[in-house]
Amino acid sequence: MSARRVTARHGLAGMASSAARPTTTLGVPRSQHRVSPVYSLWFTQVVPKRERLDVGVGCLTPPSRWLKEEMRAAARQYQTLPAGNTTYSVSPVECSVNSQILRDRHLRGENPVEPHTADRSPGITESVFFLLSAGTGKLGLTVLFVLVVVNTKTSLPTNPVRMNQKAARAQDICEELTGQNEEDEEVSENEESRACGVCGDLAKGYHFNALTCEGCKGFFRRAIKRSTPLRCPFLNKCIITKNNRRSCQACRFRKCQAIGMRKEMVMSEEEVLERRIRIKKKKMLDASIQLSSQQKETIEELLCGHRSTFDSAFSSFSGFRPIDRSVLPESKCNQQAISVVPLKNKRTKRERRLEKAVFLLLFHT
Amino acid sequence: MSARRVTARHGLAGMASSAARPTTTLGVPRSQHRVSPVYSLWFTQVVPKRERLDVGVGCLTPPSRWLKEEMRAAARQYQTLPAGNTTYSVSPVECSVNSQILRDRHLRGENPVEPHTADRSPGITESVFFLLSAGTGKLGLTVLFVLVVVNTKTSLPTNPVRMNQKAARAQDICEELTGQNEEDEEVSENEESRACGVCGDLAKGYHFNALTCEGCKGFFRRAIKRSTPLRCPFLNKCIITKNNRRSCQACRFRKCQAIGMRKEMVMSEEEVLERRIRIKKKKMLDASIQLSSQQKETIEELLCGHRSTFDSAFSSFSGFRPIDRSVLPESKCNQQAISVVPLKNKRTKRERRLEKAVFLLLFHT
DNA sequence: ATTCGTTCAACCTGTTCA
DNA sequence: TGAACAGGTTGAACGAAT
Ligand SMILES: [Zn+2]
Ligand SMILES: [Zn+2]
Ligand SMILES: [Zn+2]
Ligand SMILES: [Zn+2]
Repeated sequence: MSARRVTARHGLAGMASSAARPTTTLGVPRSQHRVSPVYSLWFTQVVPKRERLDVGVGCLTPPSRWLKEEMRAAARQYQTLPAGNTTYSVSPVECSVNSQILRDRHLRGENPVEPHTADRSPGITESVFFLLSAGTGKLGLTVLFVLVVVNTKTSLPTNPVRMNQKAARAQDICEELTGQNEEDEEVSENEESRACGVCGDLAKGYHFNALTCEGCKGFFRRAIKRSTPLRCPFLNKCIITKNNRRSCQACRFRKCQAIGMRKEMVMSEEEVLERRIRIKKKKMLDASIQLSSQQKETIEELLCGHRSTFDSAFSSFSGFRPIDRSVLPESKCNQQAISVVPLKNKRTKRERRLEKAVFLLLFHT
Repeated sequence: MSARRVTARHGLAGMASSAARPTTTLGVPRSQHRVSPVYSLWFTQVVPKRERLDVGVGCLTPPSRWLKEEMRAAARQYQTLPAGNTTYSVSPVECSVNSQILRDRHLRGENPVEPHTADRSPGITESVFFLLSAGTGKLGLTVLFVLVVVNTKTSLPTNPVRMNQKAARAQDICEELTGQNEEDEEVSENEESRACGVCGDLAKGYHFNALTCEGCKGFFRRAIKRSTPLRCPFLNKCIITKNNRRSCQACRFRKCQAIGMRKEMVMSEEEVLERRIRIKKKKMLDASIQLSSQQKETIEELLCGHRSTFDSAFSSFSGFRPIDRSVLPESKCNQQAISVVPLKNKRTKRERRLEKAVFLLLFHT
């Protein structure tokens, strides 16, 4: 389903007719179009007493060079239209463009933004405003338009697409624009719960109260610790993705806060210091315990060795592990068997715990 | 996606008649819709002579789990309606909400964060966007929707519903949307007596003198054992819920004490040690009983082996046990056989426990 | 049936270092 | 900067005692 068909469905015949500009400002306050550019938006508006309709495209964000050219070209087209033709201004930018042009460009993969730079540079993200249709009636005009975020090809898979899914009508257009929607849908549905809220990368869990990847976790902590104010080198509107997240600390940090990461949950300097000390102490204690238990073991081994000198079959002990003593009679051979436990360089947690328990029982009672 | 499954509803008589309202009250919040606890907002945009009516549910931000469920439930209501109608998308925040109030909130930084993390943090809000109706006709299109900002999980049972009910025009729809509410209330009344006094989670019984969940039980014990003083990283006013209880130990512990959990009922270190020893001894006893039965087996084996020495068909003995005892001198038979038991890399729980018991038996008696 | 303590995999801190 | 690591915390499931 294309924009054109949407238009047709409403019985709108392109730029054919033109009449007085609607008295209301399309009922849409300008500031309303200050959109978080990740999303797509459906909007409808009614204007009284109109008989004509126009289709156009506007730009919600300060346009880049290519977009400016695009729009200029479209504006030229409009100038050739019959007098009285209305151009709708839909954003801070006062010009309009035939949506078909841009859409076809998209379909042909001729989006002017060079992907390899766009991918890493969040600043060149653009949002395009498609005025899809406008209808007239006895009492007024209906305008129907959709906002689509034109990020780069590579960054489209993540956020914009997912949001576009929510716009059923806009979805048709977005699918055409991106061509990747269906795959993305599946992927995103599968990994939706594991996507970093900041950059969309794989999230392993919650960090500082938000579902984020390892990178954003570390970034947030460092950002909190160094209190240096951050500054966006672009337009302060960067869309953070996995690939460009390193390009703008300011917007990344802003996004971190926006999704709920909390500075309070980063341990303060004192807390960290306390923690470090505690861990060090613990380590020392463990070491001493291990030491004594090792000493104990050594002693046991020596004892065992002593005892085993009386054993002709002594060789059979080496290389063996403690055995299932439950089958043993309660004889003295127990201690021997225990002493044979080989020393490992690394103990498992469990082993250490066991050791500790034994230690406590041995010396603490 | 539930948000997409929004379909038209022809049978909403109430809504249909509501169409004959003055035009374009778009974005005007009405004070009577501003309901506790946080914020709710009505948008109405009505055009006379509608022919169609759509009802839907949307979300302003990536929905959290509970919000998803909420929306799914709402969407289910409409899936049975005639298909082929328009779905309206409702995002993003700054666009769909053109009210001064919300914009001001934005400027003050009080805008709701994205909810998928919100419900884990105390004091963070979520926003729900209910698109209640939208219709098109010869003359235009009607959009009717409501934004509700709710406060974290704790307020979930009540807020969205109550708020919607106050929206006079959408009341019937909202009741449909929240049809589960009555059950919920009943359920909650039924289970109120089993709610954890600290966090509201399901309580299985009394722990340390208070009705708490398993989590708070464990938390309290550990907090008592830990001598580390706790500090609230927020404002020392945290409202503990099931979802955010991990976020602030200090306030959780304070709440624990407030509802009457008593530290005296946590066993002291000595008591615990005593208990452990008591249990171990008991276990030892059991083990020794088992031991003797195994001893009997061993004896049986030995006897059997002995008897089998008279057996010309000696082969019946081999394979009975890992090693051939017949080559060993009888005096050392036991030790050898035992020490030859192969090492297992992984012990079973029972084995480990037994081992420990033996350790204790060896060293403690 | 309760309610103590115990266990341990899953989590979520900070730390390290290429 | 972030993957890999180390160590503490959590809570569902369980064992034991009463
Ligand atoms: Zn991330
Ligand atoms: Zn930026
Ligand atoms: Zn609780
Ligand atoms: Zn607190």
